[in-house]
Amino acid sequence: MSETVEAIMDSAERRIRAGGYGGFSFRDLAADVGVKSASVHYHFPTKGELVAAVARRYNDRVAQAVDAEIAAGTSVVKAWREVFRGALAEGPAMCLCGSLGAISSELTPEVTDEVRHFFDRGVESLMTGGLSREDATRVFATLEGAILIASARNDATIFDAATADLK
Amino acid sequence: MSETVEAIMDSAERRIRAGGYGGFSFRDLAADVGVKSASVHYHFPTKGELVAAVARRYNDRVAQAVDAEIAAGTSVVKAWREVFRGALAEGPAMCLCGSLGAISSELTPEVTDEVRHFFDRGVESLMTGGLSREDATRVFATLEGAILIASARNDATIFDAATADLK
DNA sequence: ACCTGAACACCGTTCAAGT
DNA sequence: ACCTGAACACCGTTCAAGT
Repeated sequence: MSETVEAIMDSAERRIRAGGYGGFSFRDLAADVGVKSASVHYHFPTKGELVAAVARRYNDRVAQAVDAEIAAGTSVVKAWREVFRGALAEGPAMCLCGSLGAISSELTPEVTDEVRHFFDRGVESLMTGGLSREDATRVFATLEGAILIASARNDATIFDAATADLK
Repeated sequence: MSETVEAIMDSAERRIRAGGYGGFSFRDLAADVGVKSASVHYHFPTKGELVAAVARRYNDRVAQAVDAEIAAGTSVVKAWREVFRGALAEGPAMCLCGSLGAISSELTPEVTDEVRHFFDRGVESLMTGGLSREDATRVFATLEGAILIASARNDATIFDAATADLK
């Protein structure tokens, strides 16, 4: 992956997590990277393809971070909690797939597929920790809602309170 | 409130809950209502003022629906769960303040204030049911996350599973 | 009091043209 | 292979002009 492509995706990810799908333009990214907006379209023909690529990379990074916590001996629930908590601390910013999922019906299938995979993988991962599907769904929903409210209220302690005795 | 203003707000609310803040235009609303987009600006000078007004009306309606359930003998937690479940069934659509809260840093203060009030009032309401602030925050986060994931996955049973034994 | 057409700078997208 | 300027229809917003 070229440096330009990587810089475009970095800029897009930062802007999506702060302002959502509609919170940035191709001209914004071009200015960040130092090219013209038509050049961004050369690498990512449509906004949907760009956002889908960013979401895929985000999903993989989150999964790796969770696996690393688990490998270090952290319980699965605590591992997910820590990774969400770390994401909130950067900004404060929303979960990328949470901000996209909130406007799911406005997005193209290539984007919603990535959002679905993020949610599905999260629940599956929590189930490997011994949780029932119902409990895993509840825990993941709580994490997603907690980061949403905490980022909207700009108060990370809300996340801490909402997830304190999550199990 | 005039019929035109009401029709504009109805159209905006439906469109926001499906596609978020960026999911509709003044020209969309004008076409829905049967006027020109400049007329929508006559009633709501900016998009922020329009969305803030829609959010305020939504918040009041939700609070009334919850109070009605409680007056009918439902527990506070169950009342909130039922109201969120009913909102999900219309569409399926997101919680209006949830879809706005997800892009909070991109919105004007007049809008984020309404979103904050929605979250704050929800937690306060749950506390009247005997929950600690921590528990009330967790319950509200779970409801918000559950409607987000269920609407993104277009599967209301996800909401039911995530909130089945909420307490 | 309410509505409108026309204009402004912006947006995603396309494309022919450059290196 | 990568970048660009110019064009298109769209967007929020403004405003002078209508009834």
